[in-house]
Amino acid sequence: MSRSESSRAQPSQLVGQDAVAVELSAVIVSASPDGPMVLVRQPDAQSPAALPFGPLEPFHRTIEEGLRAWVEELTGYDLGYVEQLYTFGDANRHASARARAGRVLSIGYLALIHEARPRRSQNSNWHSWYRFFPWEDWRNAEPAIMPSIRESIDGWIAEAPRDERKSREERMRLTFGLPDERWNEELVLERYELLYEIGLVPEAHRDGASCWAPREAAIMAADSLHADHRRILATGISRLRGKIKYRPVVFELMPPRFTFLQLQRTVEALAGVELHKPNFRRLVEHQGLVEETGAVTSKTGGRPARLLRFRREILVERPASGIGLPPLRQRSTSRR
Amino acid sequence: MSRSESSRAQPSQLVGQDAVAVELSAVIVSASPDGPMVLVRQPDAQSPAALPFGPLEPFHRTIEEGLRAWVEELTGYDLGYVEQLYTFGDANRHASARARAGRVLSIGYLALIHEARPRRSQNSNWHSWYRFFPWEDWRNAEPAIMPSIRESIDGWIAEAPRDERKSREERMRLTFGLPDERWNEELVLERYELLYEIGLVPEAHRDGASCWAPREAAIMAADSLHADHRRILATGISRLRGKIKYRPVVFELMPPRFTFLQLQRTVEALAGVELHKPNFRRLVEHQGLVEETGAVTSKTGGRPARLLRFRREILVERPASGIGLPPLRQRSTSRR
DNA sequence: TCAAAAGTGTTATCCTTACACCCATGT
DNA sequence: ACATGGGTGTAAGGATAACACTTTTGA
Repeated sequence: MSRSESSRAQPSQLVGQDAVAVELSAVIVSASPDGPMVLVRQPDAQSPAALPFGPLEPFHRTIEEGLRAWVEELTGYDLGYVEQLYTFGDANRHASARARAGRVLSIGYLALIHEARPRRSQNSNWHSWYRFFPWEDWRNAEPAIMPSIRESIDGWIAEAPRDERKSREERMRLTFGLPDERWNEELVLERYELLYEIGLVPEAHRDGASCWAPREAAIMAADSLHADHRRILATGISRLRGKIKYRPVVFELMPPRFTFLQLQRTVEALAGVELHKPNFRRLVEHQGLVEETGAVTSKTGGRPARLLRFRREILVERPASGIGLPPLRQRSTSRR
Repeated sequence: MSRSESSRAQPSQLVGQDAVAVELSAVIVSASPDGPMVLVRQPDAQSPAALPFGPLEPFHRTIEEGLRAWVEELTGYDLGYVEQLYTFGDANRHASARARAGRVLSIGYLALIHEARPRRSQNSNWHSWYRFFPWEDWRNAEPAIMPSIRESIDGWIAEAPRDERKSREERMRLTFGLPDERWNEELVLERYELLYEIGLVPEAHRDGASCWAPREAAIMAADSLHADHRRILATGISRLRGKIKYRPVVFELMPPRFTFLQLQRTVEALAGVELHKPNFRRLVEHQGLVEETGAVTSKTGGRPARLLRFRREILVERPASGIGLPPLRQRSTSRR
């Protein structure tokens, strides 16, 4: 744990023109009844919250193993499913870090784990990821911050030079949608980048980006993260929301036995939208993604539910099977 | 150009425990009547063919800009569409490079360009990507190397310890398919990795991997590439084959005006499978991906064809529109 | 006239979506 | 009894995939 902090504090280790510091960061996701959870570290009250991260060391055999080693050391968790997300290295982000230490490349990973029980580290905690992206949770209704976001973006559109007006409008429509359109839950990163560019997110000002909006206009209802970790988290959410549709990854987040509704709630938590119950069950059933355990549970309230388990065989039968979100439940929102 | 070679030749520049050399490599794709082309460099007769690559330099503002700068310097091409593929850094690949210089991270990019005309560099040439992956071209019939590949893999399965037998069989079935199954054109990387692990590809022996097959068994009908560039190319092909289905990227490879059949041939070249003509046209038409220019051409042989252009508006209307391969043309192969 | 490519019509099938409704349990 | 969640039936609509067939050119 100490190694992480020290090697960041002494960037002078890095010498030579081509030297690049490589940081590994992990979006570690689990599902709980409260929603989609992400593991966040805060070593002490002064430092900002951050994803678990650490430098790539020469003794790491592979990048992924380096990541697993860091996460195990920092948080005590042994990762299961892991996939690489993206390598971030724009010099215009991380402005301060770059001035100190040259370029920092950060390789983001997505990891899924079954249980969100706390481990030995006192510094790691699970938070709903909507704490960092409150505008991404459309499960019950339009999120409360949406009107103010829309208003700010409208201002940014209105103040555009004549020729740029239309492209800004289109960008708003594509990412945040128009009142009549379906919310596209996959565009988490695109929405974050729009907010960043406009300056509605405090880290844009921290990084010294030139923004349209003043620092005071930033959305303070959403927590920020160290360096570009909120961007990395957005990338992870986007990837996961996309992937559940064509690969059976949700089950990496489920306990060994679960009911249809638990599965549905997990998918809804990840996607941030509500689904149509009868069609959801049939879809999952029909795809051969689950099988009955024979057991039932009556802890769910109402009629007892059958307990299911994931059919691991599907991974070799049809690895491209996923869950497919379209069947939306009717929602009573302010829009439309 | 010289900078690239020199900084690789003098890895001693890199000092310090954390120092990591970062290499940018590009899979640059274009489409020609002869098939899908990739740009490959061969500085001199002795050195192996390689994708265009160069180190990430401190003065590059972003990783992508660094890549564009290198490609422009090495090949004279100005890249259009560019996307990051993956960051490769396993220490077990690149064995020799690592011994000399510590870890080499290589960030792979995919770039698409319209015309495959030669540029100023004498060292860069366009090659059909099937020169490196002959088993990936199923357009006319089962590729000629397939029987021998199947035979080798069967041997590897047969010699497996009892408990591993089944998982090897499943892996073979998933990647290369069984006689009765549809060929899954997206699994380019998975197939390459299987061949690498078994040792059917010469670079596995070069890298010092411990392989089942002897060096002599390697498939010599397919050309190898510098370092892990064949793996990077496989990643690029996989990504592109997947992406044409849900995003209108093919048009990045098309000239301003084209006929339905030209478009179909390009998609077929990329996907390595043949498509059903009438259904393909309707699909493309129906999705609103193209519009008529009003002009026709009679250079195609047979009845003159209407010339189409890409409807750029679709990018903002429905950015998730793609081409969708399923409609296969009946093929007369050796396999069912 | 024939080959080659362009282009149209039609149908069976499957999947998605929406709507309506019944079932079993705890309080 | 009624609220809560579990669970089934079905029919409309759209997209896909397969088949058969016509049109227009150049050699």
